Amino acid sequence: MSQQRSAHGNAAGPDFPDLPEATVARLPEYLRALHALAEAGHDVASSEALATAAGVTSAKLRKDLSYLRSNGTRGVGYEVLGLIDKIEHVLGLNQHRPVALVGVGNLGHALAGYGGFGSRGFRFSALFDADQRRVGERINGMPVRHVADLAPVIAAERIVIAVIATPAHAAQAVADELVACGVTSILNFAPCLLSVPENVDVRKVDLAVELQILSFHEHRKASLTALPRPLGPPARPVAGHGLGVEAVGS
Amino acid sequence: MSQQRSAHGNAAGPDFPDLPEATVARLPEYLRALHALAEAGHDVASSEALATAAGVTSAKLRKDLSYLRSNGTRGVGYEVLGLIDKIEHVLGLNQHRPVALVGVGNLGHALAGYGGFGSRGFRFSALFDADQRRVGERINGMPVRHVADLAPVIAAERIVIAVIATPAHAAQAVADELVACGVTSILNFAPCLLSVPENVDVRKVDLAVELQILSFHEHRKASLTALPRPLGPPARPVAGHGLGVEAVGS
DNA sequence: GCTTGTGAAACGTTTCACAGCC
DNA sequence: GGCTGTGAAACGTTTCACAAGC
Repeated sequence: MSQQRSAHGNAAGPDFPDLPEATVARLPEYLRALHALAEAGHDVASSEALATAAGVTSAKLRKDLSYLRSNGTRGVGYEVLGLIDKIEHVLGLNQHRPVALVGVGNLGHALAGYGGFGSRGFRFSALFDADQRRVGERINGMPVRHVADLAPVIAAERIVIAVIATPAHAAQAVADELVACGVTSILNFAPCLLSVPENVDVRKVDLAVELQILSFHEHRKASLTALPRPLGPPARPVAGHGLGVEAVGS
Repeated sequence: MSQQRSAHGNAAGPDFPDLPEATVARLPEYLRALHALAEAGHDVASSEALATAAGVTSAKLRKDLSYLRSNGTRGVGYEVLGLIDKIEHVLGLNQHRPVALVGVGNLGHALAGYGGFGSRGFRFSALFDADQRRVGERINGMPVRHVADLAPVIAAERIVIAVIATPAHAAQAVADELVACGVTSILNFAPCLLSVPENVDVRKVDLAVELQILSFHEHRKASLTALPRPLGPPARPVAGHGLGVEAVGS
């Protein structure tokens, strides 16, 4: 993230609204919610309905969609399929993007084996590991290659997005090599900071960080309630429609 | 979280500064950076050094730390070990928190097998799956139990934080059950919205969402380089840290 | 009627810049 | 001299509230 937002006053292509980062981060949720609504047979959805399905407020949703040159109809709502198309287009998902995965250990193996990406715009099209014993193994029919082959494969497949799932100590070297091969977006699962040129976007996912944030909130909740642990059930709005609390994403 | 932060009447326990959410989200990074510095033999670090190690600006770091009733010394910097202690305390990491994991499929299996949490304040202390064929399997020495046993185990181990790594269609039911057992923080890897009572915190990690956000930036970068440069200031408003490789393929 | 689209206000976060202290 | 701590300004995001339109 954190690309320079070059000065452009709206010079971006006809296609290209200059979206606030917070909006960009929510579009994928809207997309998921829209697909769910489409599957449930809705062909139109109000901002209220869509917002509920996506876990945001309707005002926020409308404001977000307004940046895409909105196409809702007043008094009615948004056409579900049309909106799916528009968001997929804005996110650049129409071309199923090939993604490289480096590090086929515990986590990497699981990511490579997960089948759910195809429907969401991606496919892993190259797997790499530094461990010769893993090379040649097939995951979901795809062979694991040695990291030494990174450059030719990434060039051949025209890959620009890569996932790093190596141990932390290897991540920076891998990132350097990926960048040298032309990769410009990296999703980093290694618990370390990556230093990359400023035209490269990096997003980081760290499970321990997420748990630590939850831990803070636990800690706070515990310190707010007088009793450490009520024995009986205090008041549980469990079944039914508690308004969902949605924590902030990374 | 979007819930009313009940007018924080609590005089904030002696322990408890009322931190901005953005700050809370960064504390884990500071912690990681501090551990790295400690390991490298530093016992004091300036805000500049620490900020660099954590990937933020020094002003932001100082402001964040100031919420913790800062303990840096002017002209010198922050005492590394002391700061580690303080942040761990604020995050509630002193007690190694037990965490439950539900769903030992592809991803869940990888999470359970990852050994890196112990050093960061957590341990998985109960694994569950709905598939009888998985029950009894041991991962890292821990047995996989059937979800039917959720309630007694979670009560016995006093678990309040859980990770959901089930398929999306099962996630809500699992969440409901966890909440009924007293869990108040959930980390959700299933690509769906969870509806929970408002005293429960949910954080969501969705790999496809991360890739879609990167895809947007790819798309934007591509459309910017493809377009003729609009008239205006010369090229490349680059700035910042010249660190890193400066390679662009193609 | 009902729902979108949007200025304007409110809020939260980051950055600036420097006073205060070692 | 160097570095922290922090008000105040700048910026970004969310919420409000209502006019515009179906």
